[in-house]
Amino acid sequence: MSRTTLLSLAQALGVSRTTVSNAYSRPEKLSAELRERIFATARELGYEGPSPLAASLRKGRTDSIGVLFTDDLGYAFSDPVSTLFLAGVAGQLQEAGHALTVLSAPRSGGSGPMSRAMVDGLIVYSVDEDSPGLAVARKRAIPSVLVDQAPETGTACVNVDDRVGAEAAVAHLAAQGHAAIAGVAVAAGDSGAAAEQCVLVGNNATSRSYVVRERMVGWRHGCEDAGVPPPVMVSCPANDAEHGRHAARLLLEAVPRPTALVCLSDELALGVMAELAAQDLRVPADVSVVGFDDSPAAAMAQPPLTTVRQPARDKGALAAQLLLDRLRTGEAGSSQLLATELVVRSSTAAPAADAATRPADPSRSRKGRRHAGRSDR
Amino acid sequence: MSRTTLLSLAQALGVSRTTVSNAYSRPEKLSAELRERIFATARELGYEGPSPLAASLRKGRTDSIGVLFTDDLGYAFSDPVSTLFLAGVAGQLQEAGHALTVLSAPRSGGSGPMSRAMVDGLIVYSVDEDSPGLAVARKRAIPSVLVDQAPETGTACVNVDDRVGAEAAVAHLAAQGHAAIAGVAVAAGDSGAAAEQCVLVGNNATSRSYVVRERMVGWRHGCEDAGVPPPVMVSCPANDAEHGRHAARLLLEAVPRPTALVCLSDELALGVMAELAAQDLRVPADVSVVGFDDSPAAAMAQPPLTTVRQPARDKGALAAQLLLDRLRTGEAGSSQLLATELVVRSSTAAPAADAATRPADPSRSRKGRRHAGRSDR
DNA sequence: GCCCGGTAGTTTATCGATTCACATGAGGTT
DNA sequence: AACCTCATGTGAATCGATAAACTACCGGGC
Repeated sequence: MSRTTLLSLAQALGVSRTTVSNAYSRPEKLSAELRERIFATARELGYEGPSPLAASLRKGRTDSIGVLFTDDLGYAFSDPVSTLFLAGVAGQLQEAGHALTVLSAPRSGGSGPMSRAMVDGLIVYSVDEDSPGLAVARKRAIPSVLVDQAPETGTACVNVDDRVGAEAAVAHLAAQGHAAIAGVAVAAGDSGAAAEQCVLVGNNATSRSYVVRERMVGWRHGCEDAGVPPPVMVSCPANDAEHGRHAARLLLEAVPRPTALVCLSDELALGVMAELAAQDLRVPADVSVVGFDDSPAAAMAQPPLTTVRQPARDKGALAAQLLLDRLRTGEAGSSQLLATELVVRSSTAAPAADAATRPADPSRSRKGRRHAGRSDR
Repeated sequence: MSRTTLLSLAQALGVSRTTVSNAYSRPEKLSAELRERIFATARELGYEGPSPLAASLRKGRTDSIGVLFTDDLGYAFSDPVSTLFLAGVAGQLQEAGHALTVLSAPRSGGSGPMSRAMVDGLIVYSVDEDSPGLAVARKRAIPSVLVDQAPETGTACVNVDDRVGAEAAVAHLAAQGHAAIAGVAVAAGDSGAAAEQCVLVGNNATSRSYVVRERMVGWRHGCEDAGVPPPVMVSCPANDAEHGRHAARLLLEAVPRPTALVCLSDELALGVMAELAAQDLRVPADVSVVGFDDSPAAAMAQPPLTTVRQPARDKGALAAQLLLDRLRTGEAGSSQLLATELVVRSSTAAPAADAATRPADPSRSRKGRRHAGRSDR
């Protein structure tokens, strides 16, 4: 009455379990004729083939690789950079015949599916260092590759040179004469508590995300090198255009208004540009904007966005390759640092001589300006 | 010497396997004190916790859901519609605490990872009906939900009303006075062989993809209802902007030139618009363009693209929900048909009186027109 | 005449847990 | 005093396969 299994099939045929197993996975170990007979009876009995679960348990291999994301998987599939990254991973895995399992490491409320995930290896993608899910992954001692994550010795890492890229962004602005640069960051509060709102965080903020930290450091270094003041920053609770808009609103109220806005991502930058348009400020005439990532939308924006390109897809492909190599050889690979490239488009230009004040009333005092900015909402 | 296991841990403690197992998964079955002692020894011995593989084998559950795509996973993560779909799926699964495994069903060369995938259920997303991977999935009798796939009795299906949506697209064009409508489709050749190039396929083409077929039928019906000739079509080998451009090149050579182009997707439509811009043709003044999907890029295009909206994300969420329900109840759910909605933006308008001929010759007869259309191949 | 190697299969041990039925003792009931 | 119940644990059976070592047979080389 029970389901057909390797054993019941073998008994029905009067051969051994092993022989049936071989019929499926080692054809050369038995005669073609017997193999055919086995398949025929299998069809007859409705045998579905060897159970992957049982086979994996025995073999100690699952032929599946996990990718661990922080928290919201919806984001992992919505954000252009992380999808591109996944595309890179998936391409390599597919070639190697492996499946890809997407795992989420919730920020709170248990460790998520990581504790039950059946994977041979793990790609950890920009996960909070104090995430319970990550802790479980460590405890399980799954061979891992860290991506967009603080390097650890003994583990292969793939990172982008975020710091240098961010430096280049502000260097570019400074070279054009900008001296009042503000930044739009993500989850950059010092406190662990995730803010619900965009908030001004001054210029000494830190973050739980390694990438965010690195880019912020890059901004500061760039400003320092150029001899301009470090950027005042807004921290957004999430990396999307809506929050970028809100952040811009906050930053544009500053007096004097910044002449350039650097953003932690293109998504944020797009939101920033939308807000600028809504406030009738021209890009780049009134305010310059720089993004990060060079996502597909950056080139299509109006105006096309100056940004720092990172090879998101290659990053994924490389991480997958490193992990597959590691599984094959047993040796933890080396760490890799991928280069970024400043892509200058049309969202940046030298600040107009009077840019900081243009839309406010011509009779402008410090005070008047500030109020005008506010009443704009 | 071997790895720590439930058994070795139990022996070290002098308790039974069962008790250790309970310590992990059924805390109420033993005293808190013993439980603590077990965990302490576990830490000491470096026990990683119950093996998910072994547990799944025994329990008969993996808490993981598969999503089966055709062929190229890189595409699955690049295409805006399929990523949105995945986002919907992932969101639901995450809530349910399930992992998501992405599987590819190669068009050729074996059945891919589907034969070894350890999943409780499967979402089949727009997979060729003759795909070997799909055949394996069927043989394994995994509870499935079909999405963008020809409905089958006994299996839950989620589909979008592609036919009605496509009809609405051409109806909209016809209502504005367009009578020469051409179509850009994907892999629409009758032959199984996937073409490497975009090719003109007349107006009776079919496709191995259910969605493509439905949309093409919708176009034809729409034209019929409006009393305009059915669209001449180009079939692209893949669904991306580059091929859309190429398709446009082919279609614009027709004499008389079509006044409107309907596309199977927004990605194709974006390519089409790029080509029109390159040929100095204005949209919509010279040629109207309609897309399908209402992907995020459609609204950002120049000009904003008229398109048929489909709820890609909801589709994913619904499919996941249906599958989870099915696993819970054991009953195959019902089939669902989601509505589409025509979103009129600025890429469509009435054809100019001389639009069909502006750059071409003004002498046009019925006959001339028909022959011109044919001789074009 | 003997040993050798290859082919076709079989036997036995194992992968690492969960489940179900049952044992034991403490405390409370009637 | 006999009976029940609850809280804690135990033992045996099972989930479904694969790996490694071993048997039996057959033809060939020296």
